[in-house]
Amino acid sequence: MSQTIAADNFPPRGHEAKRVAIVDAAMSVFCREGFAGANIDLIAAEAGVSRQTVYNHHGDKEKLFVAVVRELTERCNAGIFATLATFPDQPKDLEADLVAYAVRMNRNCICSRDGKFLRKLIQTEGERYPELFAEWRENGPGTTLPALAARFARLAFAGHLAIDDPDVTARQFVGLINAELQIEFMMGIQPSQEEVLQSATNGVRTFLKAYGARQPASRLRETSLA
Amino acid sequence: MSQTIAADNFPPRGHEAKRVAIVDAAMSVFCREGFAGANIDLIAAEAGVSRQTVYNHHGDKEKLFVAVVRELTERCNAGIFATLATFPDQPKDLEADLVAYAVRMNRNCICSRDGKFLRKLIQTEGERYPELFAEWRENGPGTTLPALAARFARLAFAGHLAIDDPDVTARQFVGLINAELQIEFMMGIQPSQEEVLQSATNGVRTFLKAYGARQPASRLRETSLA
DNA sequence: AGAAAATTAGACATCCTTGTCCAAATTGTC
DNA sequence: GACAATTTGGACAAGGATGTCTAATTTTCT
Repeated sequence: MSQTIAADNFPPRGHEAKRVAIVDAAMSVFCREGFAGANIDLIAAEAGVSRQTVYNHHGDKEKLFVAVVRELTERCNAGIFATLATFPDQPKDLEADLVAYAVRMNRNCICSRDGKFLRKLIQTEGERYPELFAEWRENGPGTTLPALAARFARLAFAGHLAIDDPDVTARQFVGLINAELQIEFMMGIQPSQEEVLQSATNGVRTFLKAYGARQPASRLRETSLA
Repeated sequence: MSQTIAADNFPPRGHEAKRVAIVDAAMSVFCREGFAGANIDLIAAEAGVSRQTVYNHHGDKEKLFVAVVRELTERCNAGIFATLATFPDQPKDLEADLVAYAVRMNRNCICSRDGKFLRKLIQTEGERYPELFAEWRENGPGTTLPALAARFARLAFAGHLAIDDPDVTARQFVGLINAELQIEFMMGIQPSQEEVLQSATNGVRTFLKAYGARQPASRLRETSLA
């Protein structure tokens, strides 16, 4: 009755761009300064917006913070699942394929700007907002790790791996490919491409020493039939 | 000339206890609230001391923060080296000994109160005080990881392990035994004893699948002589 | 062009925090 | 018991931040 066909949402429209700009700026500032240290004036300035506009869009510093976390969680989960879709289910060269996958995972999800921000926010404010991050925990690692575990189970079923517990395997895979990046993660530093590749290569190599099938494995299922 | 023989330092004495109480309280508050969110009044109250006393001992919020980090770094490094001294250089049962060592490492150094606090402080304020944490990085992982690597090299030399690069091995060992505690670490939660043991057990098992010497290894050196 | 909605800049009240000062009380030492 | 050092509580100034309000301006849609 009031508007044409409703492009996206009912009340405002195009200047949704400002909303995003505010959330983006808030991300950056909250992560740099922490919740208490973050300054709304600074966020407004960094978003290229007046302070009042920040209050118009999100009513409150705390509400703004929640919006930031939700947005980050969404983006990161989307990235993780997109990357998970590229898991090598039918590997040609298992080691090379897993390394490439590990690098994608790290680059797109963990070392990305969003990944770094989400990690930092969880680290700094996780204890203060348990319900908020419980949501992340459920939709994040609680969903993606089992999904990764399922991929490993499939590889094992196809005879490429010899594993016991797929969930343990998935967690150890992540632990191994990130083994050399722990300090950077703690300090909030973005590892270089070389570091990511190096850590992934070493990690996958060790992973396969532990879990690689002893047979060439490419057609183990047929062999068992013969 | 002024005092007897000087028990420890020249100016004050016994009420050094208050200094420690203040630093302890400051640790707790800084970690809970972050630097910006930490409140000197709260620190004073938690230390059972008046605010003025806090300012008498350490002149400044920032100086107090530095004192906290130094103290934490010292304590944690002491703990790590003490634990490193218990590394199983002549293992009877390699798997059991490594698991026990991993559990000690985690319990005493990483999941301890001090370890948790230091980790949190590095995570939250590491970017803001690079020089302060550069010191930690050097004396912490920069010193302890090579020391751990040396122990693994020794195990390999004695025929208990088959490894290529001891430094990589050491980092992967740490990554594996902590693989299942990552989320707890990020959230600042203290893992339970069972979780620590579980993660260590699974981690060591995988570690040995990858790096365990193929021979029984207990007397490989003699064998090679024969 | 004209109307409605959103944005802006600035002033403003309020609250909180840091850090200082000081006089009185407490503590510890000889 | 007396003296020196330390601690205490409270008052205090200065600064900074949040969140509100308002009038003017800009943007957007029809």
